[in-house]
Amino acid sequence: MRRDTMTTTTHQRTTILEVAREAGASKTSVSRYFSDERERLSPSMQTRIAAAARRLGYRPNQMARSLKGGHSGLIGMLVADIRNPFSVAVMHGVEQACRERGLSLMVCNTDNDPAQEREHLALLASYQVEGLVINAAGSPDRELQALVEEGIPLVLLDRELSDVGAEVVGLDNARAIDLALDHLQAQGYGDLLYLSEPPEQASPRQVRLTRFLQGVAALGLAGEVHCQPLMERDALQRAIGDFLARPGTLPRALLCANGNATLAATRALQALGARLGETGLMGIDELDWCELVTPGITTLAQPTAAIGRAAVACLMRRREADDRTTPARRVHFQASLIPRGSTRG
Amino acid sequence: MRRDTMTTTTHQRTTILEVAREAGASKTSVSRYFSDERERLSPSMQTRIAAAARRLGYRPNQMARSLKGGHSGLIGMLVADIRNPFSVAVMHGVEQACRERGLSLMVCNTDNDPAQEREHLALLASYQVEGLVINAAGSPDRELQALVEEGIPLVLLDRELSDVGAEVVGLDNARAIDLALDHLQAQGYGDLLYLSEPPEQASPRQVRLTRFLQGVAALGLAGEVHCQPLMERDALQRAIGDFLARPGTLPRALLCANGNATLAATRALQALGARLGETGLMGIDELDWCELVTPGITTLAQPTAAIGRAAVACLMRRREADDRTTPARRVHFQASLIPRGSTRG
DNA sequence: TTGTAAGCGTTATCAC
DNA sequence: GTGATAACGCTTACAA
Repeated sequence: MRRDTMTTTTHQRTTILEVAREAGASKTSVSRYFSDERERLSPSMQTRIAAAARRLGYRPNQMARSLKGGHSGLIGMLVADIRNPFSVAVMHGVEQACRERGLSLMVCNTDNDPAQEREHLALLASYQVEGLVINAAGSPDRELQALVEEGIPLVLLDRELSDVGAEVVGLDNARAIDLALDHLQAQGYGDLLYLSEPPEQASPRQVRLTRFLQGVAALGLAGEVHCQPLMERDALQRAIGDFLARPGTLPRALLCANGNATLAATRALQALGARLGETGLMGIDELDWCELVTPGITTLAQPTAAIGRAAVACLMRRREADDRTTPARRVHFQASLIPRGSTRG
Repeated sequence: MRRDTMTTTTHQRTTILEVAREAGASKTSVSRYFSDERERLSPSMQTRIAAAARRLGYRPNQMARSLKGGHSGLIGMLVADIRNPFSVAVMHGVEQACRERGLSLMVCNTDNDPAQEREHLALLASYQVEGLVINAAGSPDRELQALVEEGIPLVLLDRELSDVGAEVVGLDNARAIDLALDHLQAQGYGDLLYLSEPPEQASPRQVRLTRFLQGVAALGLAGEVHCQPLMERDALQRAIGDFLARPGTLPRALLCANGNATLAATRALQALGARLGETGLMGIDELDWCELVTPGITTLAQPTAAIGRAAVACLMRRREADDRTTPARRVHFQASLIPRGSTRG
């Protein structure tokens, strides 16, 4: 049972018992030392334990810890599309907030697949996560409701779900659209095409689309909507082509519902040989390259880091006052306009 | 102890014991059912357990499971920069490979900070990960060596570390640079500037840089290198400006060591009013927007998904034959050229 | 085929 | 201050 000092040997992971022996103390004392109850230990005991632990390279086993105390120190996050830079940026905020609180983050990507979403949800639950940040792909209302009933705090990111009593953190979509429309009108565009992926499942898409239609009417603009999966490049290009070829003299502009739409639209416009600016282009979500595509693409930037941090903050608040009676709130952030050449007619 | 059916009640998570009672079976049988030893159970027993589990919404507690059996079902991944699309793409591959094997992935982002890297490493270890995919930021050789000695399989992604006997999965950097130089020469560029972040820590950066210098000499091209943190936009722009303003008649081109460098270089070239193609531009790493910046930026694409999957495959191979004597191997993938207008003089 | 019982490494509850 | 000791939910010999 003696530890071997040869380099090639496989060392078992050190346990609390070995540290206790090495320090001439009991498991309890060592446990106390590592559970931030050091004050209760005598200085000499503290020193001995510290030395022993260091010598043995001891690290408490989180699995055992969570099994006993119910504290896994784990926050789960469900991301609908990890390859979306917006999601990653928010995740980065979540991550920072977790680290500041000594929590670890377990991220699962659902690739926008409801089946994977369900599985990952069950998985995270089985790892006893202490909170869940969810960017929903489908509508796993039942599963989420079950988790809520088990007392796991939940925060919905961006997309909200009707049936679940959880907080929602995200953009103030209505005001973002208003901002966009005001800008486009101010720049002289009078005929708009709104580009979005099908809005069935994702609530912000619905809100944005509805608001677009309302806003266009209110401002006296011509407005039209095109919804379709962005993968279908040809269809998209045709739709945009038709829009641009239509009779009429009002300056035309495209408004893209998110970063992916902006990417697809830019591709299509280039293929059609349109000149940006002359044909207006504006997108929600700021991306690295928006400034690089001549003459620069106007965007509405979301405060991604703040959104991520807010999500974790909600989670923690919920956990402290484990108060499931608190009405589900909405935390909305404002988008900020980054004007560029693509809306300078 | 009866479960309440009222919606507002907090249900405790169901345990194996409750399922056993409900099914009129023993814990062992239930355990067997969920450990893929169903064959050993009679059909009737299987049905009863299935029914009971379903009725109670039972899910095995992974924490407890790993505590006993040593099987956490967890793979850890350390990413140096989660906001780098290349890293995310590789991570996506890792994720898929894990899922196919019934493993969960725990991702930690180090933001290129060695201190965070050390912490995260310890953290992952404390969650008893069964394997580690590491995209190193610093040189945590000691920590990694310790993990190896504990018998945790390790794979280094992209960046390698001298002192650790672990496999390395990544691009064949030397051949990638060769490919780039051949292409640039074939397109008539005779005077090259290589752009990279400081290569101290990251081994692929060193390999690429060295090979660039060798290759340039071998091909009889004029070649120069500029290394600096990409944040310093002004310095970069000045360096590129100087390069372009130098006397000489050979067509000039920039070769960017990675996606971030390509982004920075493109920005600088636009600011300088250079015409892409006339001034050549080529980058390692394919990004969404490379086709959008007129007239398109030539890139070398890395097979990111394959790299990610290979990393997990290595891990598993290592685990099966828990054979630390196997010499550390290198798995190299080839880059593929995507020619665009930026290298069409 | 099924069940009993002994842990896995930790924390919580008592005693001293 | 400190230390036995009993859980936590599960797996795994070993019996039956």
